[in-house]
Amino acid sequence: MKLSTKGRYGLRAMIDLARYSEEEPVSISSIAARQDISERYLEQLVGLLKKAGLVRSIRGATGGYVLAKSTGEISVGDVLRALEGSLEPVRCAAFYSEEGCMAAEGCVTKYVWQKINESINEAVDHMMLDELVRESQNVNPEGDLENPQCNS
Amino acid sequence: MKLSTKGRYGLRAMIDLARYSEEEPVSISSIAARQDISERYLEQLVGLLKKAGLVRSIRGATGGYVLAKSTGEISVGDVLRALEGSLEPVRCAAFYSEEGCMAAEGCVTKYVWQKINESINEAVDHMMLDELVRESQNVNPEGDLENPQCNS
DNA sequence: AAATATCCTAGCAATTTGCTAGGGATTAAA
DNA sequence: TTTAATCCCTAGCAAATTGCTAGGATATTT
Repeated sequence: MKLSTKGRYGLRAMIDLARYSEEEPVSISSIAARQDISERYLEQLVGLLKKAGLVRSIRGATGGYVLAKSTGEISVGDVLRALEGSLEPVRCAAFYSEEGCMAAEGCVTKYVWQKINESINEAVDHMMLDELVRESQNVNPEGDLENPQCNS
Repeated sequence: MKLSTKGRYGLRAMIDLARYSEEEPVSISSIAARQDISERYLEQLVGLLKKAGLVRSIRGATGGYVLAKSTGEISVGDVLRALEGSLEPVRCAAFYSEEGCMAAEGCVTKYVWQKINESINEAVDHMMLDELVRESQNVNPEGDLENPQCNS
């Protein structure tokens, strides 16, 4: 039961992107520098975010990425799911997928897994990116590179 | 973000144990047969449950395992944590551990991880074993081996 | 043409998972 | 007292996953 660096780095990248991409596209390298994440690795993560339709890319020099929707329309759940796949710890009881379990009218633990799945989905689907961006601006108004976040 | 077979099998084993250990200790082999889990593997899982103080063992022939507390006093969280370690997907914001993050007054995502951690803990800590045992008796009154659960 | 970007793919060491296996220690029953 | 059933402890191992690094192609601005 762990959230991998994909989800953790990726959410930080999205918050960073939201803060800095209002005027011009933001390059992978600048996000990587601010967030202290490997450029090449971050490239792959942002690729997933793009595939999920959360960011748009502009190629070529002075290119980069911008959000594909407003910060109020992107939930933490959207971001994490784009990077981690399903967030539901047990798939047979999954809501966000079709891998339902066949054997299981008589499955008792299914009830448990459903509750856990629901509680996670509820939590992440109700946190939107705009709140986090506001919070981020309070905590570190200048985008100060000397005050790095922890690597989680 | 997955719950491993440890937690999934282990919870089923605990429900089984709760159902069948009221009169006499239940052997690993009988649980394994009813639940269709490898004996040797289940042995290791039950070892963890014992270490966590959730079951007691009786050695020797006609020995086996019994619950160490009443079913009303054992939560799903107790069981899963005994088997999986912390259930919190991000440790730096952990409640059930001391691995707090040092760098992190200025950490924005921490807020997110805390919410997720809380929602999972809340869910699992409020489900007690007695409910699941009752449910299990409804669904499969005879403990029918021909009607196996799915392997989750 | 050169510089700066995004893209696409492959590879790889370290860790975790999901077991199997061997053999010991303890106890009840034959 | 032997035997069989049980718990107990440890090691090993193949397959999958994680967290990257790396090479190079493609697009766009300067």
